[in-house]
Amino acid sequence: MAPADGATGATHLKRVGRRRVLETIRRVGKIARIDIAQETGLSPATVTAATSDLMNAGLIEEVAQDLGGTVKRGRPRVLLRLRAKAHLVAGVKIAHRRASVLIADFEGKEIASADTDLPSARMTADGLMQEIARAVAAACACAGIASADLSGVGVALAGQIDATSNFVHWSSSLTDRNVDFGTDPAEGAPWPVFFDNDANLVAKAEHLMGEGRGVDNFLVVTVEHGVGMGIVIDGKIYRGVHGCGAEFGHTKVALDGALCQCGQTGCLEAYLGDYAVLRAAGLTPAMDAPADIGLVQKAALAGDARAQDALTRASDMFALGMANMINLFDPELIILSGAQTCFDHLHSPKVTEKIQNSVLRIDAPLPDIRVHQWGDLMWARGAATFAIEQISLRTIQTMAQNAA
Amino acid sequence: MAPADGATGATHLKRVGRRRVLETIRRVGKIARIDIAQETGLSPATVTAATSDLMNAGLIEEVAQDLGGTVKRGRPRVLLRLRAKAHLVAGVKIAHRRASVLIADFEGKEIASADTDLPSARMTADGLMQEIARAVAAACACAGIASADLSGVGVALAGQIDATSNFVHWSSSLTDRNVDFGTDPAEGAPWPVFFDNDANLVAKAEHLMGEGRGVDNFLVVTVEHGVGMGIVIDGKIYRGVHGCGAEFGHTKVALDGALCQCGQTGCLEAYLGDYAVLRAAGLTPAMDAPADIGLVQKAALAGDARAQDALTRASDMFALGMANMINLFDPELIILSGAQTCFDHLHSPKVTEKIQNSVLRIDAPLPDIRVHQWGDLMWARGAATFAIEQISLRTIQTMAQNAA
DNA sequence: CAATATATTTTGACACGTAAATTAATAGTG
DNA sequence: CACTATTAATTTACGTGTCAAAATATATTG
Repeated sequence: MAPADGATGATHLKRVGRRRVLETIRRVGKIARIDIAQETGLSPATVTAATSDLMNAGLIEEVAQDLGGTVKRGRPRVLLRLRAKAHLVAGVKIAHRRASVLIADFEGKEIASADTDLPSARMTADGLMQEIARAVAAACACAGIASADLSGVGVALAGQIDATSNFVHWSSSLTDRNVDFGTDPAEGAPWPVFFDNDANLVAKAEHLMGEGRGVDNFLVVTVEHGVGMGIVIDGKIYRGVHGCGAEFGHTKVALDGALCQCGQTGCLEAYLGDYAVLRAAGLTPAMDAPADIGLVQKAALAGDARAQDALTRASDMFALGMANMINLFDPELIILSGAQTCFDHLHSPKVTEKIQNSVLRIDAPLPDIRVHQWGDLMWARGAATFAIEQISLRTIQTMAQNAA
Repeated sequence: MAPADGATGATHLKRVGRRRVLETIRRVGKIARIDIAQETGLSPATVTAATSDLMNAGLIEEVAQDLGGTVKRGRPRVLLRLRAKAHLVAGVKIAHRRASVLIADFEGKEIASADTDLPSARMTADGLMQEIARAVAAACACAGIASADLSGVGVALAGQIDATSNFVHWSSSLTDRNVDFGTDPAEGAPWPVFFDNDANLVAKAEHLMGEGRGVDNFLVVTVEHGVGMGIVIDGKIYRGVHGCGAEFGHTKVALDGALCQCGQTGCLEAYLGDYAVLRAAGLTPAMDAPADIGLVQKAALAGDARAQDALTRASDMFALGMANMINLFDPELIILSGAQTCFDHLHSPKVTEKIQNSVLRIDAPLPDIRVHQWGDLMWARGAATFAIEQISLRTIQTMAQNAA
């Protein structure tokens, strides 16, 4: 067994409690202390103490007004909510040649956003930090705030990352390997930067602010150029031992199957990803234009047999992959998250039926499968959510220390 | 968020601590208090309190003597170990037409074992309980103990089971569905009975007493007639929301592939299971003789091309499935557990190479993959281990209550 | 035997959560 | 409009757990 992580005993309990209370408030939106006690199982006394701490730290506030409708007698409940102005954060998604930035308040509300071109697809660690700073500065300018007003910046990278230690083993955006970005405000930047894998961050966003609110065991699947997954187990992102699990897109669904970007064959992604469907349909995307499934769908509707086959095969393989995940994880919910992804060919009664027929317990109801269209800022939003969470945790940590 | 499970606050902490201490002792075998403190991160004072409680409860004892070799000065450390005589338990595996029973002491050491034929493959809940009682009684007779001397009985069933509430949603051994076996000593039996899924119980046995000791994230794969899996995450069995996950054998590895026992096609099991390999090799098992992979291996060695193909395809598919698990779970360790299973064709440098070539991060080392040959009593042993764990937890629970 | 080293136990202090009592703030009621 | 009933939130007093430090136990070394 691992030695306890420094925090044994009661001090640790306090942090956990404060965190539970804050998460409950975030999840429900507006909630009275008495209901927090109900939800969390803590006593009203403890909730009073916790909320008092959180208010002193500025993370939450009392909402001036009533809940209108229900007029009951007795002392009226005082609703609490997040204090949106508590912090400003930025979320940055580093894509192939582009960084997109979202500035958000502590509630997660979008304040501003901006896209920046990157000089190259792969950079050194220092180079990446500079680009992040540049992109964030540009977004701050849009928002009319100073870069120094941000409390923290979350960054979503493709790659293998140990989020707890801010250590990037490997990323497709970095030329360096095994970079330790440390835990303090970065050099040349006034705020701390928190790195994590992009798919994990979408899962985090779904958990805290999306379709996964209040659900503690679910999967998040993204289908774009590649196919990604985030796993939430017991309310926590599951990362595996080295932080390189959840590679749904590279699970094999055939022996000697289609050729994948990764160089191997038979990966699910090689049937599902944008590039794969276009390839199978015999279409070539215009130079620099993003591969667009819409083209294939249009062709299929127009009667193009090859396009139809490509879509059918993609949906067959998708159903097979989904059934595999259900057979393995038995999740409560699967969220199909996309920025602009069209899930029409992947989420239909027909596909659901295929999934149902490939799940072992055929008579059991399938888990809830929901499509969540986030829009272009999905990935950046995940990063921003991560920053909010990290800031919250740090604040709670400091809070617990100060008490001593 | 789920409301706290009744146990908030400090009382709960105590139970967790006691449990950690007991698990450490079980894992290490003989250990001094000071080392327990080291391992668990608890303070020596707390360890003294905990071990004192555990000794009063009779679960552990001081071992009379030294550790011989190293003569150091200072007060000599006193080693602690489980008190084997603390409890006797039975583990029962219900198979198609046969129940096998293992009687073990609190350390898990085998006291006796016995097999019993079952009148039918599927029974009512009452019928099953009677058969369990009969089989256990027979084993007790062998061991020369009274049935009432047992503190508890664990039962391994194929099926979907909620182990925390002892609720069997469905089992291949039961005609009834949704049977609640309750938490108290069963009717007609002097001891409490603890049910769980058989694959989960093998995983539990590996975790507490097998190759998974001290490892908190690993997979256990069993290949016999069917193909099963147990998942350990953060030191706990992962069960999914309905308790029907980890169906590794029924993940699909091909569209429209081989026909599986479950009625579907392309299941991994339809390439790997005993019956599948014999089928592919064109051999028919003798009536009532267990399907024996050895036959196929012999034929292959003798130059039978069809047998060779069957084995090659099985190992190809196995490698593919293993790679999928690694890509998804990124585990620290995968244990191939078998009673008598011969893993020769599934665990060789050739297969390892195939796995390596199908894992996304090709340059990363594979997780440790170990074969564990338990012998015939593997399944029953899992059930006995479960009983030991449940008894321990109950004792600790009572301990914590009594303090108040 | 004194000095030193190491393991364990005891003691006293501190932190946390909670039940119960108290205070606060409202609606009904005659 | 006082007065009561009712519900929410806070304060108080207390029990429990862990831990640091001190005390104790038991060995070796010189």
